[in-house]
Amino acid sequence: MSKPASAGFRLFNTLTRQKELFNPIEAGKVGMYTCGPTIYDYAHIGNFRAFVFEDLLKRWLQHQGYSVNHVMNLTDVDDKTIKGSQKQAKPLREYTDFYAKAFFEDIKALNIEPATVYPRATDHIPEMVKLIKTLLAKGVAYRGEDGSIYFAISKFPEYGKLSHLRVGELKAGARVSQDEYAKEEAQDFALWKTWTPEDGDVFWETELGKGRPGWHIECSAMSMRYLGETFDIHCGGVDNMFPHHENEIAQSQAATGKPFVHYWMHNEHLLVEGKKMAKRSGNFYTLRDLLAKELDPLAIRYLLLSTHYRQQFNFTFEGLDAAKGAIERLANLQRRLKDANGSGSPEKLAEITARAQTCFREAMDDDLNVSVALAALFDFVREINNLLDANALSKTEAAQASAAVADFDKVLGVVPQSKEETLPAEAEELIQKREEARKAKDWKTADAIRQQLKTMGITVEDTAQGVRWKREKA
RNA sequence: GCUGGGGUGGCCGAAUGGUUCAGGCGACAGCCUGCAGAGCUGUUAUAUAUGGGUUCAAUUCCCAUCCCCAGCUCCA
Repeated sequence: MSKPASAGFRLFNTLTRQKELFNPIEAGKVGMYTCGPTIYDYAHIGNFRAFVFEDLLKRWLQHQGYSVNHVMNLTDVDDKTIKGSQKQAKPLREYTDFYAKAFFEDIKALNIEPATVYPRATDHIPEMVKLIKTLLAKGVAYRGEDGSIYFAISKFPEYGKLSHLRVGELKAGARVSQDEYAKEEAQDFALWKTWTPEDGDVFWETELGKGRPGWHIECSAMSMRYLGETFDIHCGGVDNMFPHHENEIAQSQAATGKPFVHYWMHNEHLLVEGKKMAKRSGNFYTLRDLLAKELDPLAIRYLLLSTHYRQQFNFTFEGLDAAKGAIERLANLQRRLKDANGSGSPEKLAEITARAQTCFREAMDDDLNVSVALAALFDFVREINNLLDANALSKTEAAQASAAVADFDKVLGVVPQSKEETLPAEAEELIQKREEARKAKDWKTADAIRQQLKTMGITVEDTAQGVRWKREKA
């Protein structure tokens, strides 16, 4: 294992509210847990902002040589999944499988690299039961009057440390009241929910009784199972900070007596056309909604990526257009580089490449400052285009420049890949015919053929190196 | 109510106590091209919510005001 060049990676740790130098527990390796989707519906673009941010983080770590063990849970049992499955009269598993599959299709479209493992809550009931038993044995959990098991936050003095909320100052919410009678303290949260008729056939017979796990316990149980009792990074949306992550810390540390997570990272929400995005308020878009509008998934990725993750940002269709233009600029450069065959300027190329790489790395090392990293990339693009205009890149150098762009894109994942696709024979023929017409300076015929190709979804461009074509997205 | 984030050019979005405040998108013009496309150059751009204060110097620090957004029990 080569020494990761991560000596400078600093990330903002919610726990300390400061940028800190990242130091892994084990050299060269990172254990990372990210709160995944609740698979009761299609995920929306707000969900994907979190997943794209986490993907960027992981790619950056990997780019520095780390081997990343990435765990993303799938929540497949809670009130909403139970209700949803009952509504469709399907077994819980069949119901959640459907949305799990959709989720995997979505992240693939967004060029999100798969996690190492996607544990599902319902596959880890024994781990949760074991953890709850430990908490009961330690006296930090208790059985309420309704038979459910609760965590006693009064037994965990550090409660509130992550979110900086003081328990006594929480807003008196109406939602607390309904099962308040069963708990000793209003803020105690359920570890194990005893079965009620509304749960139908969703229950597990365990040593804790007939019931199902609470939401928070799954993340503690599964992260410990796959990453150990203490691991490096835990990510999630800001909304999860309290109470979910706070509860995870309480459960985990109360059980093990060890620190749970070294670095907590939270991404801000996005707004859609200036308004908060939420599943219930109906102003949300799933990825599928956007793809149905023929929008480019990589442009969506670019847009979600291009604003710093701790910054709230406004998702607009105008922004999507801009993103589309930006990634096309990158793709165009890559296509141009393929045809280059100029005189060569090795020193110049080495200089601008090194500068771009340094700027890019320093920006990303600074808590993933992707805006500055992108600026470095686009400066590079302009300089390479300048060299191409001067016909000053040899074939080899063009390949090097192209490899440099590809290397940046290993982190960003936004450059459309020019597929080595072939044209139908019919189109090849037309292009040939047009070339003949152009040679004969028969512009009328040439333009007519170009128009004809366009209706076939093929755009031709005449360059100094000959004719070039690209497929337009239908 | 309590806590926190933010208001930068037509739009999106960086950065900074001090040479002209990144980058992308858009629009317009020029170059190139048979035309177009791509690309380059220039313009739009003497843009930092408002009013005070500190300072030799503030967009950056402080105070006040206005506006936007979020969290406060299961929503990324």
